[in-house]
Amino acid sequence: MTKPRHSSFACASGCAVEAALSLIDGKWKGVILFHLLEGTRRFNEIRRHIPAATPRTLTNQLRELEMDGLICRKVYAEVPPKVEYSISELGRSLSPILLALKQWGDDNIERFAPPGRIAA
Amino acid sequence: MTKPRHSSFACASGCAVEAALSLIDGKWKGVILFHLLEGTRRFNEIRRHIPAATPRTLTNQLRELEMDGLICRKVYAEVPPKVEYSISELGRSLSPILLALKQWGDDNIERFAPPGRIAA
DNA sequence: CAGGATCCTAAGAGATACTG
DNA sequence: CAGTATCTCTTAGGATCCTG
Repeated sequence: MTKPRHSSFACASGCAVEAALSLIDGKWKGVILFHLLEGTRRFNEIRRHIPAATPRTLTNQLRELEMDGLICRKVYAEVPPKVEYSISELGRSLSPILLALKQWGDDNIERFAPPGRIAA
Repeated sequence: MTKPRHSSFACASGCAVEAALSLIDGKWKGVILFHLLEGTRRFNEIRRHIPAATPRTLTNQLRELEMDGLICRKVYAEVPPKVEYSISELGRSLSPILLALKQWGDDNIERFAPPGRIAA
């Protein structure tokens, strides 16, 4: 998880898609990015938003996002520890994608909604 | 790979994103969808477009896309066998996302391009 | 508070060979 | 032509416990 995650994109058209996709591909990256679009968050704030993710997983996702330059991690070298995550310029440039994704999801949520939910 | 791939989306905002993401998440789904946006393709045509994917993998991805209703698989029960894949209405509704993805990828390709390529 | 260390499993995906 | 069938490997991500 600390290797070159998007190796060789020396290919044709579709690969730009895959490249972009590889950045937000990760079980929780979409949600994380989405929450960070709304503002700076601390580690445990994000955890609270995504209770299903373990701290380890969350850390991994955050580190990958950071490595990809999509988010910024600001450490306050004080006690008690304080770390703030915020979206970077590059990360914010993904917002059209994120929004398109959310839009589509909202429009089609009934399709994959578990029966019993969304009793529309 | 024949299980409910997007289990419970009974959560809040970000989950619509994850839901949409889960449909195009798969090493080659983006590319496949992209090629199919341009027109109907036969199995080996797709293979030729994506030489790096093995037939098994390709089949799996195609099946998942089909199960998710994003593409249509039309079998001509004749010899020699002929199978055509085309994008469905639902699949086509993803095009804003795909295009946003590609747009972003094109705009930022230099960032993750392997040094030596795109000697800009 | 914000992780790190370890262990574990489930699934995605590649290689290779075979078939209706 | 359009896949199947195995087999194996890698990796994402979860569980649990520990620490600066």
